[in-house]
Amino acid sequence: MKRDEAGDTRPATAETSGTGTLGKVLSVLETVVTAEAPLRFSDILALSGQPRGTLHRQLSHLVEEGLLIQRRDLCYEPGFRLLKFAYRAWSKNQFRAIAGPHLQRLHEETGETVHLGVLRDTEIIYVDKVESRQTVRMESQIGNASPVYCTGLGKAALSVLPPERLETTIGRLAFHRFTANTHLSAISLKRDLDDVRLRGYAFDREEHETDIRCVAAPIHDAGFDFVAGISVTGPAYRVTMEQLEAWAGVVRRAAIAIIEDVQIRLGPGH
Amino acid sequence: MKRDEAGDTRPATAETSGTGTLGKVLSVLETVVTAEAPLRFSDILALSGQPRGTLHRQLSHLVEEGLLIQRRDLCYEPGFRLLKFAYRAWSKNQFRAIAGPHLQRLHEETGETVHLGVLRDTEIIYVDKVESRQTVRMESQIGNASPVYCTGLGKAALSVLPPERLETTIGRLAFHRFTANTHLSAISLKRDLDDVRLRGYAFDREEHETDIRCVAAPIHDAGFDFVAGISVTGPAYRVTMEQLEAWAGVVRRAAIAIIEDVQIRLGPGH
DNA sequence: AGAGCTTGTTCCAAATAATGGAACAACATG
DNA sequence: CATGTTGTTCCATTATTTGGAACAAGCTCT
Repeated sequence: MKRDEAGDTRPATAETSGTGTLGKVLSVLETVVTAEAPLRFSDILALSGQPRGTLHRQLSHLVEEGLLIQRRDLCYEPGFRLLKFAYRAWSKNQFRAIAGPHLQRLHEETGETVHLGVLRDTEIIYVDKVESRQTVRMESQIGNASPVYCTGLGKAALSVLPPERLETTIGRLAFHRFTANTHLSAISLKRDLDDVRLRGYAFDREEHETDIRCVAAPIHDAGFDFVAGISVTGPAYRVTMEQLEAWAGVVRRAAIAIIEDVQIRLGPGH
Repeated sequence: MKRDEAGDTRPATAETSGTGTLGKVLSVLETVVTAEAPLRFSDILALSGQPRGTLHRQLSHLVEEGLLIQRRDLCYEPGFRLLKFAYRAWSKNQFRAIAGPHLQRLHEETGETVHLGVLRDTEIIYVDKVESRQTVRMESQIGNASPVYCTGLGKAALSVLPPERLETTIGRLAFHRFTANTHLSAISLKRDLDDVRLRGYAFDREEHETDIRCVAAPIHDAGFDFVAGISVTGPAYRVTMEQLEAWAGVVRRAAIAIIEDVQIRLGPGH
């Protein structure tokens, strides 16, 4: 089996790759879906590092299943079946439904945008949002994924991970400078996380986007299998660090309220 | 290989199932995702008809890949990674972006809700929506899938399919009565489609939901590989059949405008 | 509590599908 | 028209999936 040379720091100890064929195909799908522009066969070939024949079959299968579309100019695009899957995933999600009223309340208390995000691998996936101007639609970031190391939600989530899982997660991070304040090393990030753990809430000091600050608190189930977060975000000119400090309490209380609500409504262990 | 007894009217001529392992796994994923309530292992076992060992591994892989989540009570739920895929699929979609202004204009002309939907297998997947009250969020149906045979968009899309593909599509339909007006047979549906083809637009005469009517027109690329539709929908008390007739022209013109716009912006063949 | 039932998990030889190199075809490009 | 690039097909080899059966963990009912 071929191994990616770049960024693969995993121990070489008999990693069966876990999910077999599915994992490989999803990796191809993710490549196409997360690409900035539609990709041609050769582009994907270069990015995936798979042999031509193999990749060709994988793409054919993905197209046949509706997860990708092949346009007439041979470019591959995400397929509409992905929307169907997500619609169900979102509209029936109980966690989101339970958290909803708490987001709303937090928005009313602060007047700024409130986010609900879930930790998945090394990213935070935005699951819900309440914001002032009701121009919100699906662009609203729902489904958008941001790195854990430069977002309030991400750091809040990391702060409650069991040590071992935290290590493996941080080990997989590929640090990338988004702003002057972005953490660029595991050491720097871990120092920040120590503070977060003590306080119970995390800040984003313009680490992902300039002029955007946020304060976030972690949400988790009993076994820390499920880790998420809630945050209040605003523009730096309006939201000072003092303001964020002042909101930290309500954010944290909202997070705790959600944890309790989930336990009551979905039974112990959640 | 086992075959579903119910609703499987496909010819038994050497169907290699096409997408191999991926198809089987996605079929399991779809079962879980489209279920009304979270399913336990045995529920899925019964629905999928796969052997225990096989299904167990498939589910493990899906969970490991983040497409499913297994809760503490052993129920399976759609995973949040699905949201990430869809976010990209939606936000980068060029067809949607091109059609957007036309939907907006159609909404301004009619004052009622406008939908954009894409044909995928035997379903219409809603891709965009413009409606009066700006309470729209992701609940807005984006990603929702409805059967082709009882929606205006579905019938509009079917009406432009090449005869052969129309036959296979209709052959796969499992008719289900949603209202008193729902088509329940291929014959009845085909008769309707003949009318649609003559007029160039389709009606939904409360065939999917009581008190909901709609008029829709087809959109397609040069080779009919990509088939979609645009529609105006409203409550029966406000939107009479005469009103729909009156709007048919603008709807059809909007559809044609989108077809032209796509050809210009994405090049010939689209 | 214990017997009997259901439900979830693990194991492994056999069957099957994925792999990947190489040859082929279709397009561009100079 | 020659040449490089890009997309597609083929097939023996290899690895993964398959699925039966045995095992373990929960329930339920007397």
